[in-house]
Amino acid sequence: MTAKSKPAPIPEPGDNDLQFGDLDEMLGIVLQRTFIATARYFKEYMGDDFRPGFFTTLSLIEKNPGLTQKALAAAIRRDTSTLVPFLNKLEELGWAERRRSQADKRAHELYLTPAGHRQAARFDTKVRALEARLAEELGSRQAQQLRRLLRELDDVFARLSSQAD
Amino acid sequence: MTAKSKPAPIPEPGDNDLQFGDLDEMLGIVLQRTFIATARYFKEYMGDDFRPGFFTTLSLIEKNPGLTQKALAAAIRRDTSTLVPFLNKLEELGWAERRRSQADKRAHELYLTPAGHRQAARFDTKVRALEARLAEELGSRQAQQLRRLLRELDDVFARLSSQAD
DNA sequence: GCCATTTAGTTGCATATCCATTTATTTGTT
DNA sequence: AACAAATAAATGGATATGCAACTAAATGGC
Repeated sequence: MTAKSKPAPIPEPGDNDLQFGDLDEMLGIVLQRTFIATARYFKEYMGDDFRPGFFTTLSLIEKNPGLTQKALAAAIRRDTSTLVPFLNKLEELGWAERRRSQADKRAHELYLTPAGHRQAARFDTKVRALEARLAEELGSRQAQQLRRLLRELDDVFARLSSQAD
Repeated sequence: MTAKSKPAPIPEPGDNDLQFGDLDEMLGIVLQRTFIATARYFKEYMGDDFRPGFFTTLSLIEKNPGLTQKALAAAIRRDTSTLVPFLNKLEELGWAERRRSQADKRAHELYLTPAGHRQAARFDTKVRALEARLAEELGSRQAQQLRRLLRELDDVFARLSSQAD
């Protein structure tokens, strides 16, 4: 690049229209941008006192009653220590509860309360509506393709990490 | 696998193989999972004292010397207040500096130091190598497709947000 | 030219996250 | 059975992030 033609417009970008160079062509960058946009819109869409993790966590506890904090952490890919204040909040809201496992007294089993089940159903409806909207806007064929490619990229990182070369 | 048909294996997921239901089919969920995997691998790949934002920020300041904190924040899609401690760190490392704008004495113009330029070049080489690796693992055709679809999804959210209905 | 409004950056506060350490309990080895 | 090693959850400390409030400076209306 930088042949001659234009002698460089002299950026001088005090404000807008920045030069991104090939940052825009990098998969990691594009992924991050889109993830941020998604997380922001999702938060706005779900409403003010919604916290990230509410939907996924309630859904997972509902589908897997009695799962341990460790199992939950693995499922949502977060450190177990991250879950501690979050589960405190769920208990405080009366949506979930910890019960000491009889089989292993170190572990906690997680269960939804009746209110938790109701809440889970509400979130589910709302998230499904958004997913439907996205599939509509994007085209369901493309939405499917995007999911497939994201899973493949996820697999790539799993492979790269396990090698550790 | 013991028998045929299996009348519902009775989850009992004290540990592994949880039920995800159709969580796996949801674009938002898959996007989040892959983003987390990407961010983790990236951190591990870049090394211990690497912070998220180093690469993108140095790259943007290099390409747009004199840009303001506001412009940078918009470019990386973060709140301006997030930048404050981060830019303090860059100055402390001697990679970048703030200069009060003469045109607008509220604003700071951002520039790289010579050390910052060297660091930016190092990051650039390393990130490019990873990008190349990803394109190789995923197939460059698919990597391109993935970028395209991510940008389209990003556009969808831009559209949905601006409506605010 | 003056004052209200807007704007750039900062600070304070709350949440989210990970890592290292700690505590209670379990498991494995002898 | 006894004890060392491993493990589940919690705690403490650090970074990352956004929002609200604040300060200093610029802008616009009159």
